[in-house]
Amino acid sequence: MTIADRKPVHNDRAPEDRAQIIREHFRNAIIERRLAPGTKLSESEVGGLFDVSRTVVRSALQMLALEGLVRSERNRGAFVATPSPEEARQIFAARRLVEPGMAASACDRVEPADIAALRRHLRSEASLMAERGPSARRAEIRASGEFHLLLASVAGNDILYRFLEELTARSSLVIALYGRSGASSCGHDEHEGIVVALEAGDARRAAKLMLQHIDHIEADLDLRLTEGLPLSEALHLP
Amino acid sequence: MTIADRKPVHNDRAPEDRAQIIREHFRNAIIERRLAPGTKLSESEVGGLFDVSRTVVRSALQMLALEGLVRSERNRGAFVATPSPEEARQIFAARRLVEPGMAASACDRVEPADIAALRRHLRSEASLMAERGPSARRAEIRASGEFHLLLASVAGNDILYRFLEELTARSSLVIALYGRSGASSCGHDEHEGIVVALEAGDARRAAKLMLQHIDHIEADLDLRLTEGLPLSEALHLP
DNA sequence: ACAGCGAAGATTGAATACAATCTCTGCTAA
DNA sequence: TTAGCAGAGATTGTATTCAATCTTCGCTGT
Repeated sequence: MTIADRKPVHNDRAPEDRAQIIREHFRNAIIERRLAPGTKLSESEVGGLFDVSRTVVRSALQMLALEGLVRSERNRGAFVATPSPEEARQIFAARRLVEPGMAASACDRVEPADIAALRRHLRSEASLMAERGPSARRAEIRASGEFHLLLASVAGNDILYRFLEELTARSSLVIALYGRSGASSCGHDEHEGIVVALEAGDARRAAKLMLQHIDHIEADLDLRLTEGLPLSEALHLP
Repeated sequence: MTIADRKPVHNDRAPEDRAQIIREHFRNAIIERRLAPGTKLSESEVGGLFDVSRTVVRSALQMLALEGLVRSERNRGAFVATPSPEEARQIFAARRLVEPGMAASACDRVEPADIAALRRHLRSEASLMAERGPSARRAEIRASGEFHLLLASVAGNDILYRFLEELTARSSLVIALYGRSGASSCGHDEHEGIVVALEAGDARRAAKLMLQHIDHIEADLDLRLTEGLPLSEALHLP
């Protein structure tokens, strides 16, 4: 695809931080839905896969658990998280609270180079949408989330960036579980609208569009499922 | 003090989670400023103190590092974080973005029992302010942050609650480093105003008061210091 | 046939052992 | 005197070992 995609999993960081590297591998796998919610992550197995001891794996899994991508149960192991509908609602409520303001803040600080980067990203998203095949779909899902992170980096607040990293990753899980449509095509046009507002320096409009965008993503979910039904109803028994 | 303070460090949780317990001890120590920014946290020493192996300590320190309360440098150890002025600005920018909306959200969901709990907390803050001595000061600092967490719990969003836990704790560090005044007396009246707005169901006003409150806290900081001065200027050499 | 129990195997939790890196002290030499 | 270096000690990073818990499978008895 475009030049912007030349990004090896870990690039500029020292070859140390092995736990961090494992963490990012899992992050990516979860975001791109190569790992289904609920998948068991055995310490020995992961350790064998990356050729490290369980010590390092545990460290990575703990980080993932703290960002909500992994649920770890004592003496039972770690699993890819399966957010409940309530959790899903909270994730999007948090995004509604944070992202519009962040978009507005980005609007105040945006520079031509940022606009260029954002447009590059939009083109990358568009070309992925045109492609066929599951690999392109995965890349598209990921790119869609990365747009929001790109915006966060324009806003220039590392703390919010980290928080949004967590929220977008967890959103991926939520969409995998409760998404209704193709779940990916939904956002691209709206992303473009936001960039336009940014370029025009219209913070108010950028915030409004971002809010709508998040609403649209959430509207595509079906959060009624598995709401803790009384089981009799869940099974459609007469 | 009041009844609301009967809260042993770890209460209802199972006696397991020893790393978690250590983490909370440190959280509290840092929030109450019994541990100064920059303090070295040696794994062996902490392990000896809590009578656990370094394995458990490392786990606790990793959690603290992820929430930004501890900075850990490879092969050098872990230290109580010393937020830079820039980091401080970002922390408060994040709070300005999140807390007003959260206060409004709390306004929509607040129930009489919540108001009662909030008022109980206000009384507790007031009585701490009346007391003398460093121990009361520490408790006051902590209570001041807990007000914001109480509000977050009324809003009913666990994810935001966690985020705010991190932000208030890091704010404590920032105030310890850059606080100008007594740093504690500042907030109480404003807390009360927010509760009044909540009780009146005036979300708009609650949000506005919260924003002002955060501005006031930040205004009490002196973030000009140690901005990476050229050292010659920092030392006042002629 | 099936519920209940128990031991074997597997998996995680924690402590210890070993390796790698850093820090600090004291020496040497310019 | 001081810069530079070498080595001992201390500290962290990782692997390995041991203990605790859970899961599974098969057995027994009703």
